[in-house]
Amino acid sequence: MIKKVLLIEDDLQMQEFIIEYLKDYNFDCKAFAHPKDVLKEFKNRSDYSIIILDLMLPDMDGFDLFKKLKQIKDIPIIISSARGDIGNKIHGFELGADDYLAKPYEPRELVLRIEHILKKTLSSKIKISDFTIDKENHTISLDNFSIDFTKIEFEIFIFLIHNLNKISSREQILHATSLDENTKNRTIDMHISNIRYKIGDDSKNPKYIKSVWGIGYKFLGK
Amino acid sequence: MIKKVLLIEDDLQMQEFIIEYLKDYNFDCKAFAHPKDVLKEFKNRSDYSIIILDLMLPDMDGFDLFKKLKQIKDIPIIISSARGDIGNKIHGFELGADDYLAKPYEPRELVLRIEHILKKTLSSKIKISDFTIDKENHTISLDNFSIDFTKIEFEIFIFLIHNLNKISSREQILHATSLDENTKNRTIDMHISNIRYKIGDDSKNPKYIKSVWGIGYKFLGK
DNA sequence: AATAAATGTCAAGAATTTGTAAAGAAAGTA
DNA sequence: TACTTTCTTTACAAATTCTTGACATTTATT
Repeated sequence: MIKKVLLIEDDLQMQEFIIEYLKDYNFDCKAFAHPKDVLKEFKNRSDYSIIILDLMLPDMDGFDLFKKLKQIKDIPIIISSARGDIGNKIHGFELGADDYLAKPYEPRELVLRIEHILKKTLSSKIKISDFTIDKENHTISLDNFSIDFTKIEFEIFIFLIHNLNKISSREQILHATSLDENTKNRTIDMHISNIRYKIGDDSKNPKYIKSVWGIGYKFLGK
Repeated sequence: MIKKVLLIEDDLQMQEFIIEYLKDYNFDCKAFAHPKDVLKEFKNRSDYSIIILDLMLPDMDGFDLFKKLKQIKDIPIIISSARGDIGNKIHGFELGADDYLAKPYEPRELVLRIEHILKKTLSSKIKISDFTIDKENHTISLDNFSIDFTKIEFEIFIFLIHNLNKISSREQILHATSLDENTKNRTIDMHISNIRYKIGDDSKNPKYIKSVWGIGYKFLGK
C-alpha cells in the first residue's frame, strides 16, 4: 500500500524536490504552502499517513496549525524548523509532535524518520491485551473471533487500548475520535456500553473497560 | 529523581562538555570511551535510564556494542554519528535505536531528545513518603496495595502530600481542590476521616495525617 | 474542674455520575 | 424511494460519592 504524505512547506522549490524524492521511496506526497489550503485538503481527504509540517509559515502560527491538524485526525506529525530554533523544538515535542527535523536536512533523513514512525504507528496486526488489532483492515478480534465494531466504536476502542491502564476522559475520547466536538458525554457512555456488549465485558465487574467514577474510562491491561 | 545517563564517546573534551551540560538539566551522566569499560560498568550498575552511543569507536564495531548493551538490559539508546553517515543511520533504526543524532549536534537538542524518550518510556510514578503516586492514572498505592480514592479524596491527598510537613488550612484545601467554595469545613474533616480510614491511619496517633488543632492538617514526612 | 471551641466520625439523605433501553435522527445502501 | 445501519439523545434506574447534622470526644482556656 502506498503511503500518503502531507507536506506543509512554503518554499516551492523545496516542495518539488521533496515530492520527487519521496516518490522514489514509494510515498505519495502532496504539498501545500498555505495553512488554509492544508486544512481544507486534510478535512476532505484524511487518508494521509503522516504530515511533515514546516514551522516557518505565513498567515498563521505553526502551532495553531499543528493543533488544528491533530484535532481533525490524530496522525503522526514531523515538525521541521530552522536549525537552532530551539524554542520551537521544545514546543514541538510538548505539543506531541512525533519527531522533528532541523533544517537543512538531508532528504534521506526525512525518509528514514517517516519510515521509522510509520513502522511504529501503522504496522498492522498488533496484539494488545487479548485483542488482535489490524488497523489497516480495520478489524479487531478476540480469541480469533472477529468483532464487528462500527467506525466510532473502533476509534474509541483503539484510543483506549493505546492508553492501556491510563484513564481517558470523555473529552480526550471526543477529541481523539471523529466525533463531533459538541457531542454529549452520554453519547460516549453509550458507545462504551455498546463496545462492552460486543467484547462481552461487564461494567460492574470489568475485565477490559473500567469506569473511573467522575473521571473517565480505563482499559485494563496485563 | 535524578536520571542517570550513560555516555559512550571517545572524544574526551566532548565527554567533559556533555557531562557538564547535562548536569545543568539534572542528569547524572557518566562517560566512557572504550566499549570494554562501558560493558563492565553497565553490567555492574544497570540503574541507568538511557544510553547515548557514539558510533565512531575504536576496538569494536558500534553495532556490536549496541546489541550487547541491549542484551544486558533493554533501556532506550540514542545513537549519535557523523552527519551524513546515512548508512549507519538506517542500521541504527533497524537495530532498534530509539533515536539518533547527527553530529555535530547542539547539546540542547540532546537534552530534548533524552527528555522526549524518557517521557515516553518512564511512567509518571513518583514516590513520596510511603506512597507511590501516579497522577496521570489517578492511582495511589501504599506498600504495593492500590488505594481506591474518590476524586476529591485524591485531590485532598495530593494537596496534603505536596505540602509535606506543612500545615494546610481547611480553606487552602478547599481552594486547591474541586470542592465547591461554600462547602462546610466539616465536610473536609469528613473527607480526611475517610482518607485516614483508607490508608489505615489513626487520627489519635497519626502516622501520616496529623490534625493541627485550630489550624488545619499536616502530612507527616520523613 | 468547668466551660468553650475544635475535631472525629456515624448515619442519613442529597447530589452527582454511570448503565442502558428505547426512540428518533442521520447516514449509507439497494 | 424504502430499507438498513449507525449515531445521538433522552429518560429513568442504579450505583457512587458528597454533604451535613448530630453527638461523642478531645483540646485549650479560665
